[in-house]
Amino acid sequence: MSETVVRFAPSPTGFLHIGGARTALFNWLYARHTGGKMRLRIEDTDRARSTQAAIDAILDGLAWLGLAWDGEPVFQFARVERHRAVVEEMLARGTAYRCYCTAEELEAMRARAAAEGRPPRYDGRWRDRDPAEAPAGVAPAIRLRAPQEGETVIEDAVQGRVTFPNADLDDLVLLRSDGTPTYMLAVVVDDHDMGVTDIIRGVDHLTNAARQVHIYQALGWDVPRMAHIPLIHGPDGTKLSKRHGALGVEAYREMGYLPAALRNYLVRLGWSHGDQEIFSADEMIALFDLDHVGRSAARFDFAKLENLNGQYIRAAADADLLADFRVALPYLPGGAAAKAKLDAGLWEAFAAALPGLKERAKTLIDLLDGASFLLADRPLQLDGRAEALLTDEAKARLRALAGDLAGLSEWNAEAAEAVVRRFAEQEGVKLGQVAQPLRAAVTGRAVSPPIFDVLAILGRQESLARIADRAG
RNA sequence: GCGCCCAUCGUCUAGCGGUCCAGGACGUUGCCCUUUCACGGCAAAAACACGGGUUCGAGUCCCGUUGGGCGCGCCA
Repeated sequence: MSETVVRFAPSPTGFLHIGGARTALFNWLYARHTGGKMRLRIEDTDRARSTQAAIDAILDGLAWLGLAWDGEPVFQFARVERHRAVVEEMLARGTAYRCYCTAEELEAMRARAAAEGRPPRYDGRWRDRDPAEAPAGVAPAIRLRAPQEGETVIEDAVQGRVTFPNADLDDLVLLRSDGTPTYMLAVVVDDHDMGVTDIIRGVDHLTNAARQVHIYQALGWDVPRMAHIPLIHGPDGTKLSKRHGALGVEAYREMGYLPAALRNYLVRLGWSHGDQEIFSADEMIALFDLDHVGRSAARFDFAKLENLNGQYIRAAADADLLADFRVALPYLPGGAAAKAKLDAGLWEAFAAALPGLKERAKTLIDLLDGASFLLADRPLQLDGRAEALLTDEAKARLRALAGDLAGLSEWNAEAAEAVVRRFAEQEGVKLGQVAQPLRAAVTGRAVSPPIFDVLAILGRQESLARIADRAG
């Protein structure tokens, strides 16, 4: 038994979307589980739509998710000569033929089929026609001489045995009239040349799989094992679109999700291991198998992702979480500004506050928000509503409190709390409303956010309003 | 239209003929904890799409219906 080789083969026409990320994850898990390799192939044969930016986004997305591939990425376009050579061979052996149909002709063919209620398929008009009849000035496309009768069977690792009537699969184009290879041809040749043993991809490729089998057969090559995994749909069950979660993985990074949490969420979309919900990377690798991949499409659910992310944040060791946060910070909204402001002292303060902060954070953005009292400009300003609500006397009382806090010779949670407790009693507000932010901030370290700051920055307008009421 | 696939709580799913008056998780609701929020604890509501078979017995097997998805390019 030779080593397993899988591949992830995105086309660089956009970012790495969530479905692609899961396909990559499944491939990666399968490779790691079997001790094999995952290769990366960039399917850039569509020159017009392929961009370097998309290639970068895909590579970056995979790296962020921690899905490392083996060896150098293969760029499909660089292999055109090989693809052409294979087609030449097929031509010579009669498993492919030249088709002189024009685009208009094909268009008419499809239109007629639609009008007559027939499936839109190439009718094979050049299949057995004498090349001598070729019209002058028309560059031919090369088509596969596909079997017209019988059926093609795919033994799929997740879909089971799937049978296609060959009558429904027409003679696909292998080489375009401009001499460039099509996706169908390139995939087969590249998978073969790269030694791919297992193809794991979305079910949207299932029909393609049958046609590709025809190419393998025409070439006399072994067909790799295949596993077509179900697609991910939007929350409403329809195809994932922009307004759902069809964002690039970098968008999830910007929303403050941890790659480990996203991975965990993704692996449970379609795959399960009994009732287990949380999997470390090592566990996933050890337990992942194609047998337990379901066949029905899953809907993307942000609420569950968020919950999972919160669990990961809470469970993370402080040092690890701090490291993750530092790495992610530049990508978070307002993160760049925060990063610029965080000097060594503030980082220390942040690290001190982290144990308290992470208990109530579901995303890294929540963590950043929670630390806003550390980052706000001094002296602090009350927000407009509070400014309007508070009487001068109330403001003075708040400032006095701030003074009391700032004046504490030894700053710690108990001392601060004592001051705050007195204030709370005076003002008739609940201690928890002011003490909790303090506790989160202080946690015994030399951080001193005066309560004035805390109230103003956290924008607790309802508290301020209540204080204002009491004050006059 | 034709082909292929899918169908268990709102969502992700467990279930591979009896141990399922269907289990877990998210979400929702209630209670507890908490002098805010969150976390945590407890509890509740919530599903085998429908109809036929097969079988002593079906969520589990077969067929059909309905609903949904994917594919049908000289795109990938």
